[in-house]
This record gives sequence, structure tokens and C-alpha cells, in this order.
Amino acid sequence: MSWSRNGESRGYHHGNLREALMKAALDLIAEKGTAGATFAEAARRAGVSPAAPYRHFRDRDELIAAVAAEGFEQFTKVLQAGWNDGKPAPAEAFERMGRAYLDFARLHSAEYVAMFESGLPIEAHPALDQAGQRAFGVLRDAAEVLVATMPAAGRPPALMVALHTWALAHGVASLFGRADGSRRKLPMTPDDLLEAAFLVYLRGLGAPTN
Amino acid sequence: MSWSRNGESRGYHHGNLREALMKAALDLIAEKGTAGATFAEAARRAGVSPAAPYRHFRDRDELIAAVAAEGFEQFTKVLQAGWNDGKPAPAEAFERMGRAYLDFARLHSAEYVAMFESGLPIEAHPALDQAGQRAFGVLRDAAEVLVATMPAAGRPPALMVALHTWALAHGVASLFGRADGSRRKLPMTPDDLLEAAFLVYLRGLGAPTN
DNA sequence: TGTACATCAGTGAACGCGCGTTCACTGATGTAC
DNA sequence: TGTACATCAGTGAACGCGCGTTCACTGATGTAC
Repeated sequence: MSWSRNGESRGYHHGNLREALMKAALDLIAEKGTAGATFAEAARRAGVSPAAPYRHFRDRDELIAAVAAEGFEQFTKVLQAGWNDGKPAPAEAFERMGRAYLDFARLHSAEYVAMFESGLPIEAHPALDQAGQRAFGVLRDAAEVLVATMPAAGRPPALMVALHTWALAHGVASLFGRADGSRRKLPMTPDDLLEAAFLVYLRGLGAPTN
Repeated sequence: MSWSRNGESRGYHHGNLREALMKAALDLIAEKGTAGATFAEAARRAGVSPAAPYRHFRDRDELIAAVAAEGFEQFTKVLQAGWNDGKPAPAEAFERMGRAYLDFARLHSAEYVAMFESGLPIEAHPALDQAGQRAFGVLRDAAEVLVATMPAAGRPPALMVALHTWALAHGVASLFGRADGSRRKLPMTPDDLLEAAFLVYLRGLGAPTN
């Protein structure tokens, strides 16, 4: 590589500026929230002049949108890994996916904020919208499989189950799963809280809870 | 009153500046998000010089915190009204409280944003923290009553039920209940989605669902 | 293999803007006597 | 009832700051021949 990791010396070209700006934006979100992620400061952290980011992003929103979109890509993989094709049993895999959801929100809270609280108008960022829908697709497909294990009579709509799951996981993550100071105190771990909620919910659906 | 509603003419003293600034902050949050609510712009909208707000709030955060705290006060009342002392039956009242939750999030979305997404460190604003805990107290008390209607064997902890309810309602509200452009599309109303989730959840708890 | 040239990524200086904040001030209100 | 005075809420001008954005530029890289 032509640039040093410590930023001590690098050539005229950064070589990796796009990624460096996204990384800086994530750090800024983690430190100061979504409003603290400015173009100028991201450039400064990347060790580059304030005009340089314009070679890679049209404006600040596009940078945040790129960060959020990449967050959704990772999120999709994390959910897929948790679900693991529903093995060994759909109900168990579904819960494991829920824990994977929370892990992501906790370990990648800056990405999570960019994805869900950036306030970007999704119409203006179709790539972001699609990335988000791919992530939700994992949830929905898992819900299809889960629902199919249930008795045909009174089988609930898979889409509804997927939406309920998402709402529950998102609610737990954003109320209690924050790493920053705005998190609410809790007498149990967010994981345990979500797992318990899933168990109750699945029982309510009439699902086999292994 | 000594000040006209249209701002056309008023005396040297505004007479109502504190409230006017809070109202302006809410409008700004609704229009541009939490970051768009600046001290200067709030002063401008209240028809007052940029130095005037300092007579009422130490800084911008204190203004937002005041807005959020008042939001929690209203929220508490709305939840209490929905719950209505658990009448006529706890399960029914509990769902009604859930709808009240969503109504609040939809009809007072700027307050809701200030309450849950302002990024204010709660330690720094104890009054805000307390207001939030009073709101949660309504939920917790309702959960106590609801749980008490269930068979003593296998009765779930009320606190857990309250937290699950909060997470579910917050998840639905913040993913699907927004009035602004960042809301996700949904093939049903958020109210219906939440109500269905409650029904499933309560069934899972073994609650009598009237 | 070398050279000329096009392309590209980053420079650095400059600008206008809105924000936060301070300051000495002034007009209005209320109260003591 | 009137007057003097203290208190308070808002003024307006000023400042420094960081951000977003533009601009002509320059150093580096890659490629055609």
C-alpha cells in the first residue's frame, strides 16, 4: 500500500479515501451522534483537504447513505448467519437470528444509527432502500419457514410474523441495546429480554418451541 | 394577551417566550429533524432577538430537554387515559393503551423524536429522566394488574411484560409509525400491526384475551 | 523499453453562511412607601 | 393615588467558529504507441 496506517506519511493520493471517509463517519456517529458526522471533520480525520471528499461523494448525505447501505449489507449477512437456513429447527434458529440482530445493534451501533436514525429520506437513496429490503427479506424468508412448521389451521401470515419480529428486535435494540449514554437501564440483558419475548410470542402463535 | 398571534405587533416583552420557543423547537424537529432545531432559528420564529432565549434556557440542549420532558408528561397522561384503570377488563385496556401509545407517536411525532432520539445524555437531565420513568410507570402498573388476572402458576414477571410491551410499541412506532418520509411502507396500519402483536403475545402469556 | 499524454485524486486558498454566545443597553412591569 | 426604584425580559450589534462548497491548480498513475 502507498499510505501508512498511522497517517504519518502517504503520497499525494490517499489510495483508500472512500473507505477512510466512511470509517471516519462511523467514528463520528459513535462519538457525537448522527449530526456530528460532518464532511469537513471526516476529511480532517482521513488526513485530507476539505475538498477531497467531493471526489467520492456528492454531499454529506450521500456519505451517510453509503455508510448505512454498507451497514445493511453486513446486517443481512449477520441475520443470515444467525438463521442458518433454519437449522436445526426453525424456532430455535429464529431466536438465534434475534440474538444476532441484537449483537449487530450493540457491536455496530454506529452503523445501526446510520441505518435507522439518520433521518435520510429513503426515496432519495434507492440503493439504501434496496439494501434495507434485502435485510428484511432474510427475516421474511425465515418467518415463512417458521410459519410452515405450524398447524395449517390458524397459521399466521408470515409477513406479519416478520414485521412483529422486526419491531420487537428494533424496539429492544433502540431502547435498551445502545452502547452510548442514552440507553435505558435494565435489570436483565437485552438478549435475555428479547429471547423471553420471542418465546412468549411464539407460544402465542402456537409454534412448537422445541 | 399582550402579544398578537400573528406576531404583527407585540410589546417589548414577549410574554410567552418560553412556550413559544418550545413550540418553535417542535416545529423545527418536525420539519428538519432533531439537528435542525437550533437556538437561533427558534428565536427567529418566535420573533425575538437571538440573545433572548438565554433568559429562559441555558443552552440548546436544555431547550430540547424541556420539550422532551413536556412530551413525557403528555405521554404519561395519554397512556393513563388509554389504560383507564384497566376497565372494563385488563387485557382490553392494555391493548387500548397500546393504541394510545401509537396515537401519541403519530400525532406528536416531534415530541416523540425529542423524547427518544434526541441523543441527550439522560444523566445530564435528571428532570427528563424522571419524566420518562413516570411514563414507564404507567406501563409497569398496568402490567401488574394484567399479570394479576392470570393463573398464579406460571405467572410472568410484570416488569418483563411491561418492558416487552414498551419495546414492541416503540419498535412499531419508530419503524412504521412515522409521519415523515423515513417511515417504512406497510401493508397494514401500524395500529393493526401492534394490536395483532399484543394479541399473540398475550395468548403466549396465557392471558385471558376477553 | 521508453516516452508523451490523458486521466484522475487530492491541494489549498477562498467565500458566504448560520450558529452560539457575549455585552452594555433599554423598555416594561411590579412594588414599596 | 402617585412617585421612585428595583427587577426583569428582550435588544441589537458584534465576535469567532466550523461547515459546505467552489476553484484553478498539481502531483501521481496508467496507458497508447
